[in-house]
Amino acid sequence: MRIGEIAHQAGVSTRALRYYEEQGLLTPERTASGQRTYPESAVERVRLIQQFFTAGLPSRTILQLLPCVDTGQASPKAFELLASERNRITAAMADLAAARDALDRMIDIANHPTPEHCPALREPAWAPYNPADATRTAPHPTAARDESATLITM
Amino acid sequence: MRIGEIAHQAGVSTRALRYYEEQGLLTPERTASGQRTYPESAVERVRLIQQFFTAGLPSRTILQLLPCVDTGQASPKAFELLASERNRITAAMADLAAARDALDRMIDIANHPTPEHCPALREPAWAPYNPADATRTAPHPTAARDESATLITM
DNA sequence: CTTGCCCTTGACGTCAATGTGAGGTTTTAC
DNA sequence: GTAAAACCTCACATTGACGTCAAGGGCAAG
Repeated sequence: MRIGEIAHQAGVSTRALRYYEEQGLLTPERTASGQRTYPESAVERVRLIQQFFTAGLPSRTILQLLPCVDTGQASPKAFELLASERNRITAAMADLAAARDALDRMIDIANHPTPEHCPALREPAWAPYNPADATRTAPHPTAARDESATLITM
Repeated sequence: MRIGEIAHQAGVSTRALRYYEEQGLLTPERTASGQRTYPESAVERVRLIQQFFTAGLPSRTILQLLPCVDTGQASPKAFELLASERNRITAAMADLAAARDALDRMIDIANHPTPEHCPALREPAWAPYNPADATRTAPHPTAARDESATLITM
């Protein structure tokens, strides 16, 4: 299959496929005239690559992980990478959940014309922003993200 | 409080705070000499803004949402925005979960020396990538993302 | 042979949230 | 008073996964 067909079936642009090749993620054959030829299995591979990109993995990391997909083997280094990326994703999901909760509170508030009946207003999440003060605040410990490669099961 | 103090307490750079102001997200007072002065409540506001940024909301969208945070009111348009962003986040969480599952399968496989005992190998998720074929594939319907503003409860 | 579509490489553009440095002013500490 | 630290504006640099245009070659149909 040529590049256009793969692009269509996998739902990506031909530009993206050439980019993947440039990054070493995909290595199509070439015809005598230089045109790329992909095996049927490339469609699934492209979908997997896209899934990783969507999850925020950089191409360099995906490049390190793809051999494990093929061989089913993971060197200690690759294993550490797998674990740390898994943790990154879990943390990102928690961040998303927190933001979604914030949106939910806003939706809740906006849905209730009378604040008395609004559950979200019983625990005031945000102080009103009034740029007309000049007092001080006690320092609040900003939560640091765990960057180690220990596997967090969740 | 001046910009450095806010930056420290909120855990962001002063550059970021100036950027937020440029985007209209934060409007500090100014001293006679031109230095920015923030109210105590700005720390919380910056944390909220950061939360939204982390969730992938662009500054333009945050700018539209912040008034709702302050007033507790949401115009129909703002409401639609709230709903669609909520859905975006939910979809992103699903994408992350899918990628995490893929990593989990890889971890599973790498953990089991004998494929017979590996649960992840019983449903072959990926075809082996072999760039040495030239066959055809039946088209596979790529799932389209729901872009409407209907509220998906999850 | 030519029309038309798909392919090639190359290189510059995009977008968004910052980083970074220059060059100058204000505040703070001694 | 003076020096260090923090602040100001302006403006260019970065990063990553592509988009987009340019200039040309390959290939089936009529």
